[in-house]
Amino acid sequence: MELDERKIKILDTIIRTYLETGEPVGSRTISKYTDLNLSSATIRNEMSDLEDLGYIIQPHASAGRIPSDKGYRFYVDHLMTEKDKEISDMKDFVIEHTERMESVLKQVAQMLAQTTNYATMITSPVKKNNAIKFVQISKLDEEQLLAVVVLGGNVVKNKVINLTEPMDNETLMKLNFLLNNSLNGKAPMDISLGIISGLKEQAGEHVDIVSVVLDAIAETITQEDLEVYTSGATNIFKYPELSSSENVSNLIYALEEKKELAEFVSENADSDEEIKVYIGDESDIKTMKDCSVVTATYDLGEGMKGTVGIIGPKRMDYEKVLTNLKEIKKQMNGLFNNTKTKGIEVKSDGE
Amino acid sequence: MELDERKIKILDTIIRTYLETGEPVGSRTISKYTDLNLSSATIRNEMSDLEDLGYIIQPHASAGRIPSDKGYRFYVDHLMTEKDKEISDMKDFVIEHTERMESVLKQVAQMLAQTTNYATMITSPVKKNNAIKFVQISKLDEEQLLAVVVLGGNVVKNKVINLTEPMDNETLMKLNFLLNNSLNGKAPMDISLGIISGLKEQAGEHVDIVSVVLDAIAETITQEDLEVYTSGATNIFKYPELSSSENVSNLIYALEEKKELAEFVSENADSDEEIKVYIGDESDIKTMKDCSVVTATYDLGEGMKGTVGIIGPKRMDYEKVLTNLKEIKKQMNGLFNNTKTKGIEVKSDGE
DNA sequence: TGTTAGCACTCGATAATGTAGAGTGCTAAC
DNA sequence: GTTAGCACTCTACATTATCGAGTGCTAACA
Repeated sequence: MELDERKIKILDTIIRTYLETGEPVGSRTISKYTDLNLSSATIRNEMSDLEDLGYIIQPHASAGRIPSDKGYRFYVDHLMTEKDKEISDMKDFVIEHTERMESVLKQVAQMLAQTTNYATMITSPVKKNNAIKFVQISKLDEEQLLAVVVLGGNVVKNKVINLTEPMDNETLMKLNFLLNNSLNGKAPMDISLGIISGLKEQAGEHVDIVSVVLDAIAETITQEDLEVYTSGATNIFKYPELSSSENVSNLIYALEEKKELAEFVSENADSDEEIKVYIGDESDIKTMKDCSVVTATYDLGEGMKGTVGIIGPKRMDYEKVLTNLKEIKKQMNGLFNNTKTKGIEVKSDGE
Repeated sequence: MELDERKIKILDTIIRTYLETGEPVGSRTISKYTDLNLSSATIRNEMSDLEDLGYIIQPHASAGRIPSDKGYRFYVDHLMTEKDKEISDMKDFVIEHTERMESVLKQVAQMLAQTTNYATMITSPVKKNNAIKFVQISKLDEEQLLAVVVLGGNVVKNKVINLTEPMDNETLMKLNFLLNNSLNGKAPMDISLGIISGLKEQAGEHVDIVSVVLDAIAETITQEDLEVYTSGATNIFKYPELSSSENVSNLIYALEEKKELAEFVSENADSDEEIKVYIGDESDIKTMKDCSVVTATYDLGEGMKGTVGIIGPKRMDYEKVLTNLKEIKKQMNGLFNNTKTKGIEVKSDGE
């Protein structure tokens, strides 16, 4: 038995109706709301076939049918048409690119959560093997130095170094020259033991300072930089199929904890261009087996890439979600490239 | 009618029992589990009095009694004894003070949420009217400058400035001298229009650069710096009285959104030393009218103060919570003061 | 005057029962 | 191949009954 024209049309109607209403779809509904002019009995036969083929499921004996994961997958791959017209809800939103990156990301997540009514996440942009652009040590006061390291894409790292004894200006300049000379243009991954020991040798009595700077640089390559921002976790409560049982607790925990999300993102960040849809088990996050996850990669330019995603019920409005994510992608891509004239980035650290 | 010895003892027992079980306490229970040797009938009379006095409430006609807000308040103020012995669960936790501040705060919030089983929050340490310690502009490349501003407590801010035309080293030095001269030692609030215009005048053709730096400094005084970290939001699900109805959604939203929390903290940050308990409506957060909020102020030294707090059901284990918060306070206070030898703080920004 | 036993009463929680409606599968007829 | 008709299933919802915990009140007691 194969999927013929008619079966597809019926499947399409079932899914679309279910996406709207969230309730099992019966044969009579289909019979009425399609132009097939078939009686409910005929539809019933077809639906029985569709169930055998695995595209739809009957929650219980006397209920209508709902799409299975396979059904959703078919819908996303073949039936869905993206409604490029209706992006009006997103057009209003223009990213304020004068803001700090962190606040931009939070904004995007919030806005997306608001317009879609799903939970959202967005990761900070990262660049693999980001080269060091600039290293500088300055004297804060007699007891403290400030080390500043700038990587490609203007990722700035600071570290305050406490001195045990004062340092004169000449030494400071020497150290700065030394550090820049050995480290500039190098990616943290490429800093070999050879470079390090050479550097330390030349530093003489100030080895410890060099060590601290190197430590700071080392931290930049640790994955912990993949910050994940989430928003709209409470949207989950809008979907009974997600908010019943202890499902909610686990889901919200995952959104709060973010660790699993970060892992998921880093595992799936390989193929860029595409927007990806994970239905149910397709994402490897156990707590999200009843959800669909849709992710998109954005590219700020200079190799800075991040992921933005939506977490919602399987019966999410895929068309709207894809359209919105595309719009976000576009806006984010433009964000950095077209605004060379503006300074970005201010960030605070308490000690 | 007044609270005599016996009424207090009964009230104490009611509250303690309710804290444990979470269920309305009946007269018979009290009669059995106190050494008063009174029949349930007598207890009933006393409980009726206690209800008239407003210390306990009857959820419905044929149920036992539960403490009212006034009852909890009395308990916290007069009955509770902090169990200083049982801090074993916290003793294990030692803050890793080599970490970045942000991660320390997240750790503390998480740990506290885990040991208490309530939701927790912690704010980044801030210093009122923090004086500028150090200003520096460096050349990243031909097109970009990096502005670094360090405030007291080693709060570091960075801003990348895009140049329209190259800048020679001499001008850079001049600007640096100028900026440090006019701004060093000044709190952002104290930078008068006079200083600004004087600065801009001296800057000559590089007014725009000075403006950017001033903007960066201006941002430091905006309240947005009060970062709030939360953890354990899903602990709410452990308490039926909080997790029923749409209560949960609002509560979790408040914990996710954090804005209300930030406002609450800044409004109540005045009197330091104390640990404060807000029962029900006593905190002005509407969504938390069914919760108790306990906050403590920690002091990292150099005037850097923050707030750590716990949000739980009214029937929270106040004794344990207070003890834990005191321990956190102690550890946080020691964190910065005793570790002058260690450098802290590395922080990244993508542009 | 304070304490107690006894009893009727209230109310929530739970289970049992009944009913209505939606939807199916099957069969026989078109 | 399509359809009408019918018996059947199952959920959702409302109704009712039952149980137990707990109270308030009264009358008796020390």
